[in-house]
Amino acid sequence: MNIETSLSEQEAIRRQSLDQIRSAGIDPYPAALYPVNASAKNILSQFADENAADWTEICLAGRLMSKRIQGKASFAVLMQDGVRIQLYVNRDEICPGEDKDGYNQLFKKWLDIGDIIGVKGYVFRTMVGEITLHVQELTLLSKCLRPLPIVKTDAEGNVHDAFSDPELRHRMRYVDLIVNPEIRATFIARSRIISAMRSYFDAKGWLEVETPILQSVHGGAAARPFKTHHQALDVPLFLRIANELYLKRLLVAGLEGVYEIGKMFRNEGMDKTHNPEFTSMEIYVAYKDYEWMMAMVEDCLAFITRTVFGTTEVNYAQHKINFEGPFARIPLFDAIHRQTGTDISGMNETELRQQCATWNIPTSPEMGKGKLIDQIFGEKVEKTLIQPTYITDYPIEMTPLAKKHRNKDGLVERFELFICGKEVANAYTELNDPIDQRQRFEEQLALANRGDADAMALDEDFLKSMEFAMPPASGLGIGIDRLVMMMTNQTSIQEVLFFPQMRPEAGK
RNA sequence: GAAUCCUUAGCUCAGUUGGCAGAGCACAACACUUUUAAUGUUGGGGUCCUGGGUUCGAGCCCCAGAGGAUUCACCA
Repeated sequence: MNIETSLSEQEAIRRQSLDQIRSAGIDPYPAALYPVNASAKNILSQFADENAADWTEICLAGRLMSKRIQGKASFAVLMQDGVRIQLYVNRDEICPGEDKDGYNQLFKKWLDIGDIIGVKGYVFRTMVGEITLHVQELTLLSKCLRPLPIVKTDAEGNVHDAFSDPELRHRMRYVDLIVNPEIRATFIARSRIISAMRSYFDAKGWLEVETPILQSVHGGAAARPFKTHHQALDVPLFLRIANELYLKRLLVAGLEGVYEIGKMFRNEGMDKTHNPEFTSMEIYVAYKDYEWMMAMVEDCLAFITRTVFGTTEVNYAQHKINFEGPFARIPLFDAIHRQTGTDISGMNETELRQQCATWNIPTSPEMGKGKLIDQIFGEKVEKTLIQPTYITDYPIEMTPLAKKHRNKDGLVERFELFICGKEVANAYTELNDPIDQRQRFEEQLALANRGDADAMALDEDFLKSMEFAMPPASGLGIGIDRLVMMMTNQTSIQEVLFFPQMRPEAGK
């Protein structure tokens, strides 16, 4: 299709303006550095009538968000780094000579909402009291060829014509961030949460590492992987579902504290708490156990919230969540007992299946004891855990990489952290007995043969590494996206990802 | 993967019983030198998600498909 015929009227008009700008000898996309020396935020927070003399020769750049032309003078709004500042543009000041085209043509006609411009001038306060940049020189820095949605807020704070369609917002996040600058706060908080976490670990002397994303065995978790192919080697590869087995190899290698913050990929359903690629933080510390890890997580999360928000209390939906430890610690079977009044800890697979039937909990034949217990927990307990809560001591069948409990038979030393009814972290006293580890993998294999597509694959090289002796250690995984959701009061994972996965658009 | 709902101008949305496609903002033209959802007057702008079907006639009814939202299932 000819691009000219496919343009909307408004797009065609903007391209005509572009041509006229060029004809007037103005470069709509200039190469030269623009000498910015101020920010809208600083101007608005620091300008005062007493220090007005200090606010001359100000040079700002940003996006033109509105134009209110009133004849020979105009007001406009510039958005710079997410902050709106008003501009005052006077014809005879930006065009002191005879030639008034800079105002009458360029500013009034050829500049559109969405254009990126540079302005030089001085700051003053208008008659109605608004801090405003009085423009003396105006430069087009980048022409915007598509109409920008215009979101307006009236005097009562009502938003008009909000750019609110979730599909458009997520597909065109760049537009979303321009016209809904308040969403920047969530992404800034995300960045700071990760940064605070990193500085907490670094201060302890633990090493940030990177491990393979392309793996020939997708170990370390129970999930369906994405499959890809390496051409030169002509071998199938998987995008990692976890990095646990590689981080443990580094413990074998003698690194005593290692962590990785990175993407995992799971070929499963998407909803408001699941994106096919998500960010996890996994950390392994030698010579520690899961009790130690619980205390570390409490300390770390309190540090993060204090650093980022200045408080350990955050709002989430209707709840006030407190990240100050210690968090409640409840063994898994106790938690189920407490919620249901039934103690399922002694039940075998058949009895568990019957119990599920009594409670109308769906089961399927390939589910083993571990999955049945997990199912019961998910139905009966998970949603009730609002404040940060550790659920501890899981049945061995669910957890092939954790060490057997030091004094509770049939259980492993594992905890999961739940907040707002969602799992946010998972940690073990890590299994480091290579013979036990091999047996656990073999039990997983048996589950896989029963039809459990998620059962964990056996990683021969990982077992070999463990036979070289892995130090006793505790490991932890945190779902960063979910943690960010909890800390920023977002109920959809799409709101904490710049570019959430979307289906390809039809016909494109 | 299943169910339900949604898709109309750049954006947000109306659209009656099936009878010429609508509004606000945005856009264009004119006026206006301290406005702020600027204002006033005038004007232009549509693949009604796509493809079939019913009908004299479909934005509307029927079938199929695409995308989105919600709930459920699986998972973190």
